This record gives sequence, C-alpha cells and structure tokens, in this order.
Amino acid sequence: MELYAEHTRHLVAVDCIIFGYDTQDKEIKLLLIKRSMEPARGKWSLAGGFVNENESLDQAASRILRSLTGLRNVYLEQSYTYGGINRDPGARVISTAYSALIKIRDIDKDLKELNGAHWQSLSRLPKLIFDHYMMVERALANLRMQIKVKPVGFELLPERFTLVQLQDLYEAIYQRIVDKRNFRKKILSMNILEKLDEKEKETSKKGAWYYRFNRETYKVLRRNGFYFNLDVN
Amino acid sequence: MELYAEHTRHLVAVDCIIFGYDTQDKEIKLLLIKRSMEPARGKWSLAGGFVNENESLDQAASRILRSLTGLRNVYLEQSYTYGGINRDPGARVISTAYSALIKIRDIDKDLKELNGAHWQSLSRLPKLIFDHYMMVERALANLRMQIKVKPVGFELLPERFTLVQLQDLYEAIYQRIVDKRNFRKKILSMNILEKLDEKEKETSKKGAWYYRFNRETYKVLRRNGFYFNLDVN
DNA sequence: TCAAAAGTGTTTAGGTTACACCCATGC
DNA sequence: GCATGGGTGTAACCTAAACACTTTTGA
Repeated sequence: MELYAEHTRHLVAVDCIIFGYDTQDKEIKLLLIKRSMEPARGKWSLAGGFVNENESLDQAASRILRSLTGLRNVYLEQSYTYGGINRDPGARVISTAYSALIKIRDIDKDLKELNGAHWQSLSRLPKLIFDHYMMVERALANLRMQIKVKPVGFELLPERFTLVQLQDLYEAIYQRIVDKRNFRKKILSMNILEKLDEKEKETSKKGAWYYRFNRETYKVLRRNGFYFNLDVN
Repeated sequence: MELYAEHTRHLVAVDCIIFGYDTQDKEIKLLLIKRSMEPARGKWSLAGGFVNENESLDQAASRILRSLTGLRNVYLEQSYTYGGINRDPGARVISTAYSALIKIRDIDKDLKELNGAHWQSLSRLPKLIFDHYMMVERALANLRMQIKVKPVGFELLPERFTLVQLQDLYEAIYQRIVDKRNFRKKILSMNILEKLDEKEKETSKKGAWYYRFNRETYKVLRRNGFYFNLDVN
C-alpha cells in the first residue's frame, strides 16, 4: 500500500501577474518587482512567494498581492501551474500563477515603493527572471479571452469612467482600433452601465459623461440567462 | 534575505479527469478507479498520484495516465490546481488536475482491469472522494468551451467516424439536440474533414460515410488565420 | 414494400460591419 | 470663431436559425 509519507515534498510558490491600466497613456501595465533573493537578486520579477503550511494557494496569492499593494478584495484568479523541474535555478519549485486586475490609482504608494515595485508598460517589459515571461503571456492571452465574455475590464478602470476610456482600454488590450459607434451601441445595449450626471472635463472641453458598471444589474441579468459579449470589430 | 530552505515543503499530486465517449450508447464517460490507499480506500476516485522529485507536473500526469491506460501521446491538458488546506483528509496535498481525452477503444483492457478502473457515465457518476467532483465539473465546463473553438472532439472519436457520430458527440456534451443540416453545413464548410470511400454499416441499412479529421489541413488553415468554430444551435 | 436511418437546400431573421457628420465648449 | 474631442444613425451584408422531404437498403 502507498503511503503519504513516502513521497517527495516540494517547494510550492505563487506568482502574481498584476495587471493595471493607465487611463492617461492608454497602456496596460504590469506591477513588477526587483527580486530580493538569490538567485537573480535585483532582476525584474513577478510578485511571488512560497506557500505556507497553514494557507491555501488562493490565500497565499492574496497575501502576496496584499503585501505588495496593500489591497484586499481585488479581482484575483488562478491562471496556470508551472511545474518544470528546472524552471527555477535555485531549487525545484512548483509555482502557480495568479492574475490580478487592479485599478492603478488604488495602490498604496508607500507599500509599493517599499517593495521596489514599479509599473511597467506591457509593450516594453524588461527581461523577466525564469519563466515569468511565459506566465505573463499566458495570463494576457487569458485576459484577452475573458474580457470578451466577462465584465472584467471594469476591474481595471476607476469606479467612474467614460465610454472613451472604456474603449481605449479595449483598444489597448487588443492592439486594434475599434469603431466608436459600434462599440457604444454594443456596450450600452447590455444595460449594465449606469450613466452618471457628471462629466469628465480634463481631456476635452466638451467633457465626456461618466458611467459606472452596475454589478447588481449584471448579476440579475446573468441569472436570467444573459451573456456578456463584447466582441470587438 | 529570504532563503529557499526556510520554507515549508508540500506533497504535490496530479489527478487526471479522463474523458471518453461511447459511440454505442452516446454518452460521455469518465475513467474512475477504486482508491487503493487510506483514507477512503475502496472509494471511487480520479486517477492520481504524487509528483516525484525528478519529473515535471506534465510528466507526472502522463505517467499516471499511462500506467492506468497503457496509452502514450494522448490529448492531455492542465486544468486547475486545487490548493485548499483540508481538501485531502489524509494530509495537506496540493493537486493539479489534468484533463485527458481518449478514444475508448484504444484502452489496454488488461491494464485497465488490473487497476480496478471502470468507465462511468458522466450522467450518473458515483460519489467521488475529496474534491474530485469539483475537478470533474471544472474540467467538463472547460471541455464544453474548448470543443466549440478547438477540434478536440476528434480526440474522443475513433480515427474514422461518421457525421452522425460526431453530431451525437456534440449532443452528448451539450445535452441538447442539434439541427442536422446546420451542423453538417458548418463542420463540412471548414474543410478539415476528409470523406473516406467506406461506409459504417452497423447502425443502418443505408450506411453512413466515414470521415476522418485531417490534422495537416487544419494546421495549414490555422497558420492562415482560420479559427475553428462550431457553435451548436 | 416498408421501416429505419442517412442525407440534402432554401428562406428568414437578426446581428455585425462600414461609414460621416454635428455638437459642445474653452481659449 | 475655431480647434478639439464627444457623441450620434442607417444601410448593406452576412451568418445563424428554422424548417421537411427524398434516398438507400436490408429484412
């Protein structure tokens, strides 16, 4: 009979791919850190850490995300587990990657700087350690799928946003320009956005109406068989 | 400075959700085993095992699949990693689930029986140990997505199959009946099926033409920007 | 000849795409 | 009054959906 005790135990880590969106320069960014341990100390890395005995994988991911950003209740989702033997030259480590979507403004500035974390544009990332770039690629591919089919884009925008900002976000993710009229028609026809009676006046003289994503309405629609779908042309 | 050595090591396992399709009774099945170790010995379980020091996660999954079925080169894909603290009452085990799609006829009968493995209809599964039912649910949901968008259905059918069998498979997966003419139009218009000049004559007098999935043609089309899409109405 | 399953086209509806001008405002 | 970005509608096209009868053949 097999026994638990006979088997090899492994170091298990989580790594967080932390996505943000900068409404100013219209770019998707990643929160990266300078690694603090050998090997590869000082190199750019995803935020990661080992899984403790008394915490689940999900808890470990939340903890690491929180310690870096100070944020709780962030959109956080398991991505993929990387189990190659030599992926980490320091030791055999099995690592589960998690994707986080955060509103850049929400970050606790002090904590961020304490940990040497920096936002880097996805389009010109520095070289990352180990297989972290692969993790980013997979997470990004997944984000591109999800954002078509689930209202996750709103996790990257401020609570109040304009339709122009929302469209810019989609264009940044797909690296493609989108027809303004068609985009607005589709998103508004879903009835999950609430038009506020206030305008964003910083980027134009006319000003653009603020909207917010109505989670409650969305949940009700979902229960009635509605499927979010924002296929961008 | 952090050190690798300071951190807890964990038992890491893989569990395989092995899907098969029975063209006779038109049902999706799972290959389940009677668990051979405590706790829960004798209970129904997915095929699983611990990850060794000298093998990757993927290799561990292949090994376990091979030891149970005798098959190599099977469609095998990582599904999700289950990392709850108490998911296995015997010890804290982190387990990565893998989905396998196999052609039922291909199984090595002897090996299968040796391990106490049995095909069970998805629609009336026995109670499974631990969180294995959750693993099945997630894998199935993923299969339903994949089969719309990637030609994975053919992994579940024999090398030569009829359009009726292919449609029956989709109906089994979606639990919904599908319009025969629309289904055929869609799949044939992709030009990835090759009509053979032989008929399957067991289930009808008239006989149904055999087809096979042409992987090469599919690859070429993919390279040219083709996307498989078989959305079933 | 009849029962049983395989195979085949057309029409309609709905959704997606393409496309260009007016509006509001601050300077 | 003009430059800048925000906001709006419609026609053409194309894909998806609905739908029923003919063919083949073994018993």
